[in-house]
Amino acid sequence: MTYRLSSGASAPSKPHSLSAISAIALDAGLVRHPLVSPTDQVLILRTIDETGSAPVGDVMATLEPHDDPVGAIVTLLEAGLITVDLSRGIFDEHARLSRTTPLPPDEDPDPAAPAGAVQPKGPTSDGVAVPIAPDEPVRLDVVGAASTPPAGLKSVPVSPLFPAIHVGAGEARRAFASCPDLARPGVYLLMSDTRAYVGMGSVVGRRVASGTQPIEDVDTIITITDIHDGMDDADAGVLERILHMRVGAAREVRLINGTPAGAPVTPERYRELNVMAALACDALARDRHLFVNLSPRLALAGPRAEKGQLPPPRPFNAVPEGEVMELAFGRKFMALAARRADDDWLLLAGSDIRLETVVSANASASYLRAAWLHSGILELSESGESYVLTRDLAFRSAGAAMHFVVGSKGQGRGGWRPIEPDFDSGAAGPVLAAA
DNA sequence: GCGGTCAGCCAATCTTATGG
DNA sequence: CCATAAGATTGGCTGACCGC
Repeated sequence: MTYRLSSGASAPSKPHSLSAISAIALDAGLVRHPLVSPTDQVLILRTIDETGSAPVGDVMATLEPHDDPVGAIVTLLEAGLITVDLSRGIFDEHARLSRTTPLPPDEDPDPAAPAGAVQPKGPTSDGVAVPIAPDEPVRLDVVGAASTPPAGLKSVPVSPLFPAIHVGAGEARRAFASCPDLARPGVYLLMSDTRAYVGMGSVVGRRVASGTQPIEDVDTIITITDIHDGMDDADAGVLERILHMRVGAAREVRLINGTPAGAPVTPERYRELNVMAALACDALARDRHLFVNLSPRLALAGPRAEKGQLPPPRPFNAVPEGEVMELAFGRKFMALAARRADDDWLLLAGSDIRLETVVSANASASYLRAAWLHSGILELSESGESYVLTRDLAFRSAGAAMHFVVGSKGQGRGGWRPIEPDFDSGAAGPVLAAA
């Protein structure tokens, strides 16, 4: 449904100025216009298809709570998808709308329904189709949904998220608020010649239009949303951090903002969001906005870790630079870190990492588990009771390293303590040598 | 009862997002 | 653009729980 601030009398940013998307254009069968979201278009056509033609008033009711339902209808008229019967000489709520091109017989809305069966009624005010008969399944009209495979075959589900990317000039930033497809959680990039800012918004179009991000001379604005609006705010936060990492690793522009917090995320969801990010990065590379100096393979794969997290591999058996500290937790787990400076701690390969994070832990504790499992930096231990680090990892403070290891703000057994003098004959030996 | 462990709460401080 | 709200980060503290 069109976001209520995007149009109508209360719209804060009229007139719409993003010409690239405010022109009435047909793209893959969809009208591209601020007044008509894909959902609006399908709702209008479905209402008409129920009886072959429908009065303007019925279609308006279907679109509730659209701020300018007549504007949406007129847009489809101007795009040539529907026609209106003006034989009475006036366009009002009784004027009947019909398709310009009638549906062929095999595209009947419900050809499988037996004669006389009750047809699903129109959508309710919240846009969800509900059947009249209680035992009738709800029909979900998904763009591009595959047909049911024949017996003996099965379709394998693919990652559910698919990026929609909008690009505009810096001067057009206010027009992003008018784009109905951007009235949802998403990620944005503000780019100048040499710098970039990566952010997220619950309503990403509005965030882009009204935000005051600390970057000057923005010449290109890019937004990335899910084409089916399948991301929530937490997903957008995770995607923001993934993109921040990818842009930073490409070293083509200087990032204005520091690493975003991300959000708590399961390894499975991280994987889906990273697949989405990969598709987005590939598209941005092909359209020559970013990642143009990377090979297509690298643009798709992305880096293993964020900039500065992964130091060069430590030679086998080499004792790390700095004072080595140990952290015991959970009765039988232990992590080791080398303090190279107060703001430079190296968590050593072989360290135990608790499987779970507590609710009060920061987002990074969960995010980094998912991200590093994804890239193979974390592995499940042989016992399956903890993760084990396979590479040294850099943290900016002792607290940050401990927070990640323990998955909570708990202090453990006194926090990091200097390692026992005879560590090389004890349990610490294999840990130090593990890298 | 005592001490160790740890989740969760709080406050200070800093950063970022949001609304007018 | 500016003022303010909201969120993140960090360190300190509290109290529940458990084993001895």
